[in-house]
This record gives sequence, structure tokens and C-alpha cells, in this order.
Amino acid sequence: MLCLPAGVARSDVEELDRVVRARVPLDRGEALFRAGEPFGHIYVVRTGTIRTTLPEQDGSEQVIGFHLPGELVGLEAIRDQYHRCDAVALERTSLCMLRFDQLEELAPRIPGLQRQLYRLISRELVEDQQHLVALGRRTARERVALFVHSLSERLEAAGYDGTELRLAMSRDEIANYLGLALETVSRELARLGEDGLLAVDRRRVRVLDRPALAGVAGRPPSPATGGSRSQTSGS
Amino acid sequence: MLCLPAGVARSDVEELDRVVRARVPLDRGEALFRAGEPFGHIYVVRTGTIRTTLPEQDGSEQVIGFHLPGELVGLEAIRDQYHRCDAVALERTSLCMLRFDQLEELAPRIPGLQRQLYRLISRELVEDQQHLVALGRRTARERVALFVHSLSERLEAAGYDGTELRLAMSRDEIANYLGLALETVSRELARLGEDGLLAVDRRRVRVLDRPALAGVAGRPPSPATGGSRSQTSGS
DNA sequence: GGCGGGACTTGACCTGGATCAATTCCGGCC
DNA sequence: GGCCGGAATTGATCCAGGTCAAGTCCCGCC
Repeated sequence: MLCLPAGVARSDVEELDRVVRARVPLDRGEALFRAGEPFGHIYVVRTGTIRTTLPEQDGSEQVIGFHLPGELVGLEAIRDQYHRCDAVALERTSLCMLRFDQLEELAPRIPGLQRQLYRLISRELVEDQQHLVALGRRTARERVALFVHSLSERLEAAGYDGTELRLAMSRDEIANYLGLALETVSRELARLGEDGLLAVDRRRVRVLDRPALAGVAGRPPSPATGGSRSQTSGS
Repeated sequence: MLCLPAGVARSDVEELDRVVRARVPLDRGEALFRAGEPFGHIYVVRTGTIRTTLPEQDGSEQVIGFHLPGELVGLEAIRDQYHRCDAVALERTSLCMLRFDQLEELAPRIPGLQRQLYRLISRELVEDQQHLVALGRRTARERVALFVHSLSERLEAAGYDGTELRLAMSRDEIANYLGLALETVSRELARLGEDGLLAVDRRRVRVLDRPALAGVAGRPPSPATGGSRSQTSGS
């Protein structure tokens, strides 16, 4: 039930509880924070999905990330002590809210907590980098495949079934995230369906051929972290 | 001369010196680390430029970032304890090499150091997010303008002249970074020159009209951190 | 100082995905 | 159960930028 559980001794639980100020429940569409608000807490998603967007000066928004259970939200604000993006719940979502100053003070004193915190931060960095790869010179098909594949992997990492996804986000939001038009996302999802990699029914997506999906996505084939090159299955 | 200087008391300098294992000098083209190598240190750029790239399975590489003086390199490796990108010097570069485990142990004990570390990490996150904005549905012109503008700002943050840039990276690397073809980068730089925003001479770029550049880049006009919307200057 | 080669520029053409425009579908509500 | 509205699909056209193809320039090296 804790938010940063790895390797934390039972005896430290009550100390941690001081930091975890609250379990924040949000309804679909509610904001966790908005760009410009002062920074004070970081958040861990427990259930649900948080979308972060960077407001553009022309009024539009760039979707920066979708945060799934176990992932952190709000780190970008540490630098300047105010939030630079909006964070909104895409569905009923529950989060842990951690006072950052207390966490900072407590983390070094609890074995494993500091390390766990660094790992989670690093994970966000890695997530952004995946995103960068998706946006840099890849075809629409590859982007969409990478998106679904990444969602699938992350849901599995959070203990969910990674083959049976219920997308919390609209086509429009996916398109924005991937740097595509929403029509293109729709078309490419349909095509991945026709090709037998996915079964797409509105926001319900079933991964039918994980290796082929990973192939199209341009991701290493498996949890096998070897160095061997391998072919993408050419549809 | 220190690498993480902000707010660190003089008396702690020698402790810090234990952590700073070495000043690493790299020649143009030399690697700081490669994807797959075990993680042990993080690095602070002192002078020069580091390029980080994520290897793709098809053998190509996605340029993830350019790291300028004062910026951190190697954070992505904390998560899995091995590096997932290549880091290479684009010119003669000098870095501080910090043993991460010692830094972890020391940081909480030196007032200001921990906070400074968090800030630098957060900065990397923010930098990646800028990059994401650049890649998400922007025109080639906007991307290139944003790139130059961001370089300019960061160089100024590092104490350099932000109007007189010497690009350490090739057109090809910029193109990869921005998700464009190198010919397009060349053309758009030329166009920004024709329009009087920049003076471009090979790798020498002078910023002639900063506000207009920021406008094209879609960035808020100035260091004025108000909330007021403002117009982009047309052409 | 001349030579070779990589980096950059410039031009012509072509295509992937954006844009515009209906149409369908589903889910909530009365 | 029928109606309404937002979300998604599907189709037709168009264009920004990719690709291909010459040049040109500069810099290091002999």
C-alpha cells in the first residue's frame, strides 16, 4: 500500500507516513496541478492515469507524458520551484502526495529509500528518452506501434495485464503525444489491426503479436538483454 | 572551479574533493561511455560539448541531447545501473567525474549540495521536455529556431556569450536531434539568415534578433516570467 | 601551395502524412 | 427504447519536408 516500498524496513513505515501527506483522489478531468503553481510535492500514481501537458504560448498544449501506476509526477518543478506543466487525470485516479522537503530530509536516513527515489527519477528520464526516440524521424506506423508497446510494457511493470489495454486517452491526445494528426493515429491503429498485430476496438486494444509489435516499434525483441541483432518481421 | 558549487561551504570543499575523482579530458570524437557499460559515475561538463545518442537496433542512432557546460551526463543509467546511451565529445571537452555512491552518501551531509543535485537532475528533465516540444508537431523552421534559441540560452546560463555561437555539432547531428533531414536544417538556417534573425556562416551563428527568434521558436518572449500572453512577431 | 575529402548548400521532384469533410458509432440521458 | 453529442473512422486532396542529385566550399594534410 506504500508508494515507495522497495527495500524499506517495516520500522521506517511510520516515518514515511509522515511524509505521505495524503492519498489524493481525482476524478476524470480534474487537475493535480497547473503550470505556474508553486512546487511543494511530488506525486506517485497509485491507480489511474495522469496526463502532463506543456502549455504553448499560442494556447495549444503539447502532451509530454502519460503517467501510469508506480510512476512519478511533478519532478520537472524541482528546478525552478514551480510547475511548468499541467497534470490532469484522464480517469478516476489515486495518487500519493509527498512533501518534497520532508522527503529530501528523510530519504538519506532510510536505507533504500534514497536509492529508490533516484531510480524512480531516472525512470522518468528514460521514459522521456523513449518518447524522444518515438518523435525523431519515425513513420506514423512506428510511432503508434511504439506507443502501444510502451504502454503495454509499463502496465506489466505495474502488475497489470499488458496484453489487454484500456486506453485512458483519446486519439487526439495520443496524436498530440506522438506528433501526428488524430486521423493518422486512427488509421495506423486500424492498419496494425488489419495486419494482425493488435485487435483494436475503440479504446480497447489487445496485443496479439507482441514480438511483431516490438519489431515495428523498433524495440529490442524481448526481455533478453543480449546484444544480438534480430530481424523485424516484415508484415 | 568546483563542479557543483552552489551554496557549498568552503569547509566542505575537501570532502567534495573526495567525490570528484577526476577531471576527465576528452578529445573530439572520444567516448565518455557507451550503451551497455555499467553505471558508476555521473559527470558534469566543465567545458566543451557532449552528445548523447540512443542506439537503434537497425544500427542508426537517435541523438538525445547535447550537454553544455554545467549540465549533467549519465543520469539515465541510475535506473538499471547500466548506461543506455552513448556519450561522445563533439570537441575537446573537460568533465568532472563523480562517483555516484559517494555522492549519494555525501550529498545529504553537505547543506545545499543535495538540493543542487536535485536541481541539476530536474534541469535535465526540463531540457528533455523542451526537446519533446521541439519534436511534437512543429514546422522545420520552428524546430531550428527553437534549437538555436535554446543553445543560446543555455550557453548564457553557463556564462558564455549567447549571441555568438560556435556550433560543435554537424548539420547531420542537428537534423537527427530535431527529427529533420540535414538538407532541411541547412535550408531553414539559411532562411532564418535571409530573414535577418541570424547570421549563419558555416558553424558560426550570430543571433541578430533574439526576440524574433524566440517568437519563431514559440518561446515566451523574455526572462520576464509573468503569465501574460503575448504575440509572436509575424515573419 | 596544391590536393583530397568531408561538410555544407542548393535545386528538382515526390511521398507520407496533414488537412478538410462527411459519416458512423457508441454511450449516456431522458 | 429513442435521441443527442462527442469520439472515432474513413475518404479525398494537398503540401511540407524528405529524397535524390549535383555542385561548392573549406580545412587539414602532404
